[in-house]
Amino acid sequence: MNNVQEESLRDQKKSRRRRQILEIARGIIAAKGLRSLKVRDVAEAVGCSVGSVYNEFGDFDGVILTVNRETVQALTARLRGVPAEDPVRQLYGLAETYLDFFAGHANLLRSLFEHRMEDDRPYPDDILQMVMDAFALMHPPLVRLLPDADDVKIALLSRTLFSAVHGIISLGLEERMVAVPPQMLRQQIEQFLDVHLGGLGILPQR
Amino acid sequence: MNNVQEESLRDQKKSRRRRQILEIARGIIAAKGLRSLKVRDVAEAVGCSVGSVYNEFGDFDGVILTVNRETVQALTARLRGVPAEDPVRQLYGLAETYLDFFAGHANLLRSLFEHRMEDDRPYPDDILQMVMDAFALMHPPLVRLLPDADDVKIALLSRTLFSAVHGIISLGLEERMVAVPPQMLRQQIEQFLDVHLGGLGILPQR
DNA sequence: TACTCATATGAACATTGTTCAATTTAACTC
DNA sequence: GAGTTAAATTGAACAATGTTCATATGAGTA
Repeated sequence: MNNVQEESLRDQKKSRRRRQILEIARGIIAAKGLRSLKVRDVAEAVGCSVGSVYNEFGDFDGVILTVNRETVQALTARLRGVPAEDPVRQLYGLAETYLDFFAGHANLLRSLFEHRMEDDRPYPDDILQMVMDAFALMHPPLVRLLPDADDVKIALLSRTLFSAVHGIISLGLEERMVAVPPQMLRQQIEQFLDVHLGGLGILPQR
Repeated sequence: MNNVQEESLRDQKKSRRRRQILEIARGIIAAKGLRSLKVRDVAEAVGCSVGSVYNEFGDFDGVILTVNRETVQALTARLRGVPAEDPVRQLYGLAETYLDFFAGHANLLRSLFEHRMEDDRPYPDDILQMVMDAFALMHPPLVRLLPDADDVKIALLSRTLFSAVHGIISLGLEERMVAVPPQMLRQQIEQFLDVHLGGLGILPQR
């Protein structure tokens, strides 16, 4: 039995293939939507059998969920990169970053928010938790801007704001529905924040 | 050749079966979600062959789209029923009515907003138009409340508000994600409108 | 090298949307 | 009412796709 830090040839191939499968699957979802993702297409593109996909991920939902997990991780990383010096600018930055990410990866985000499990199996807890964590990123700047509000109020407000922005973006980018051009969407979101922060007694100062 | 207003036995059976198919399909979507809708289940429940479903609706998307069409019609009817005397009350009423409808028919609304067509066939224009019309229901009360704003601004604002409320509700009711209890959601939406209308210079006066 | 067992394979199966040749039946004619 | 016709209905067969599992392969080990 070898030591922990050593990686056998087996493990190398395994993790290499695992990465390949995810890369191909993500590419297909991003390009043609979740509905166009097929086990056989993935297996062929990777150069392995369909059985290997199942060995690696258990079932096809496993592939999708892993892609979704990485999507929310990437989103959160981007959101964490928004400068936090000025809380007002941070709020605008969070919304605009979300818009950029959504516009650039619309199908990946739709996969995250719209995918339903087979039967009624529960959605993995860690993904839910990560989405909640992303929601909570508006919390700190709001606390700074509304020092007198209690924590529960702020938590509710941050979820409300995030959901509202999500709604504006996701419907706005729904090309089959309304198809607002991204540049106009940006303006729409800025105005939304102007008004809403104004309503909270926070002067935009942009 | 008979006259127009007469309905042949054939047509009676046809339209009766058409209604049955839609009823069953809507029931399945409402109860177990769009993913659980199967042609064979519908055919068996209606008591006809799968071929008849295809004769009537062309393909399975046709059934789904017809259910969706009736969903948005029902929603619009409910929204039109909101009293229009007081424009502020009307805005709150529209949001709350949307919440009630969404809470009562979550799977049907998800089918409306999340269903993707096979291949990349376009979504039927009339459904899109009806969704846009529903969006526009906030337009008249906003015009009354902001008589100095130009029409384009109002149109944008009404779409923004509708999308924001939609986001708060659809994510709030997403049981796998956050699962805000409906009563709390109602409060959340009222507060959201309080703040946002306040930011627009409209005093809540509820 | 020989042996062992984890992994990979892909043919076979299960489910589900779709088609269409054969059958049934309403509508019409006499 | 019997016969004719055209349209609707049927369901077996097909196609696409997720899933399984007996078998083959090959990495690890002595």
